Amino acid sequence: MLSGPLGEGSVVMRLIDQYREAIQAAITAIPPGRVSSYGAVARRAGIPGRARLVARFLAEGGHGELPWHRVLRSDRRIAFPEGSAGFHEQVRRLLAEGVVLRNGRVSRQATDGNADDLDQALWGRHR
DNA sequence: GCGGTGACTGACA
DNA sequence: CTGTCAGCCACCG
Repeated sequence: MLSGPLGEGSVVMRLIDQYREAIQAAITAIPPGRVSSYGAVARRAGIPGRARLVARFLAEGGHGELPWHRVLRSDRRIAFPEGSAGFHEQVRRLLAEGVVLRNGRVSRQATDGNADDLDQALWGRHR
């Protein structure tokens, strides 16, 4: 019965609702003291190319224990505007984990090179 | 349906 | 190194 447009229960969700759990799991998978990017998180969540969706998810807030501070832009810079409250908060959390920051940018030594060879290839893991 | 917006990205100067 | 730009995707009024 796939011909029904919305189905009887009309389970119409926005993508962000549909992938919320996957995104959350992908972020949770980032080890303490390491970082990843919006694009990498999206890819792990099974939605490659949806980096902005990950950003939108985090922007919702209210995720509590989610290690959102380990998510950076592709150039390893903090996504918040420098000087903003969010920027400072993220810096504080990263420093608390021993992540080395230089001018708002995370040093490569903290780059998430996780267990996946694919991730290593894309991130170019090396101290 | 259209245009604006954003915790993005890659390429280029 | 920095700044600009076009492409990008989903949400919103």
